[in-house]
Amino acid sequence: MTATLDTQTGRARVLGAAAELFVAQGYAGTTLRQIAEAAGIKAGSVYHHFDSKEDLFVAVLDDGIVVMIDAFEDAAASLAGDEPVSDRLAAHVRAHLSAVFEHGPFTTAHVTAFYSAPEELRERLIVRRNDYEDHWKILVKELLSHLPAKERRLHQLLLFGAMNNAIEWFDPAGSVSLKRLSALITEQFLNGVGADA
Amino acid sequence: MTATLDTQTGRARVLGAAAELFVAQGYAGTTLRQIAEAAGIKAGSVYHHFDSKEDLFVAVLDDGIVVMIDAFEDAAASLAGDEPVSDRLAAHVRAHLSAVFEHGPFTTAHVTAFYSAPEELRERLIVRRNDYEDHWKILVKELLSHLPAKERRLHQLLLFGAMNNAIEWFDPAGSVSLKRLSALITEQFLNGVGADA
DNA sequence: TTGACGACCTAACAAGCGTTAGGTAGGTTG
DNA sequence: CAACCTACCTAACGCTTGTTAGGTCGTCAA
Repeated sequence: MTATLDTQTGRARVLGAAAELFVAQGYAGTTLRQIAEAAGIKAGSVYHHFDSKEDLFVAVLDDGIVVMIDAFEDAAASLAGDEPVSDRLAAHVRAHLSAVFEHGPFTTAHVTAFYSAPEELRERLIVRRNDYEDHWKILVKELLSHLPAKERRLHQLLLFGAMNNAIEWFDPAGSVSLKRLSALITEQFLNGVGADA
Repeated sequence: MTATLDTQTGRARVLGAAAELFVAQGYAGTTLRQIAEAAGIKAGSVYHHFDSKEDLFVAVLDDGIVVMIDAFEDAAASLAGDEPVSDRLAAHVRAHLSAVFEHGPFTTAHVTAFYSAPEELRERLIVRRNDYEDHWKILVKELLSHLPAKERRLHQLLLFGAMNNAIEWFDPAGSVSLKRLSALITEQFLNGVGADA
């Protein structure tokens, strides 16, 4: 991650440094001087690339959502469409988790830093965020066509909760692989833990 | 020294105001002057009750965890112990969600504001936090005794994710009741959405 | 060679931050 | 009565914040 930071220049390095710091410290907890230092420039120079701290934050999260949507569409493209529900869902769960854990920190920022920003700032981001959730909405509608829309929405939100909260404990380099976690979440979502058996 | 007796003093008002603001704006995003104003006093007067902003934050979250643990133990006490797994789990899920959504803002702060604090501050809170998670660990061990410990831990984390992420969308005054949400989460956790049929 | 431009720097600005010292008013206690 | 305590206040402290104005220096087109 530092390696990529070194090879980039100017605007991209500021953007990357900002993403990492926003993830680690939140919006209010991160200063422009920290971002500038991590990018190897001085605080005032940040304004050559971005008009304000807010704009920089929006740029980071906008970049993140693009990666998320790309990952979703790549997963969709890799499927024929006639696979079992579990396979199709698993592919997208894995795409989401891979984007968050393996293609950070821009995607990661969307999960951890979004709610650390002032509400006014969040409103500037909600449009593109809904764009991504709509992708999921359509998918879930296909996969869970036997459920009413209202119920589907609730289940989708629970799925997002389980996936996104993983950022607080999951270590992709740990003993549980991202592949395994994806399979577990998918299985749990569709069939539960099966304690009634 | 029982801290629960001085509920009428200014200290409690500061604590409550701080909890609400930490929930809405995070740790770094909330200023002592905002807290003081919400409590009806001046900024300097906060230091009559607390030694620092950090101590105030710790006090808020410590209060929250006490409510959570109490809710857990109340739920346990209301059970005979021979109920079906689904009933026992449902009771505790409901206790957790009720604590977060109906007995805020101290409990709510634990879900939303915890990760907005600097790491050094989080470390001061982790002990009591683990205390609460241990309660769940023991419960899940009883309920999911057919699973290996490692797997149980993963499922427990997913359950926590689904429950805690609800703070980002669930409205207890909305069309979905807290009771209904609890039942849904429990059912989904144990049996999934059942799309493979 | 000139001139424009992008990428950065220095140095400062007003505002706001957490925090502190010292003071005041009112109630309680000996 | 005086001494003390609690619960606040005022006024400031040193520091950091996001932000800006103006300057420097190498690159590159004409």
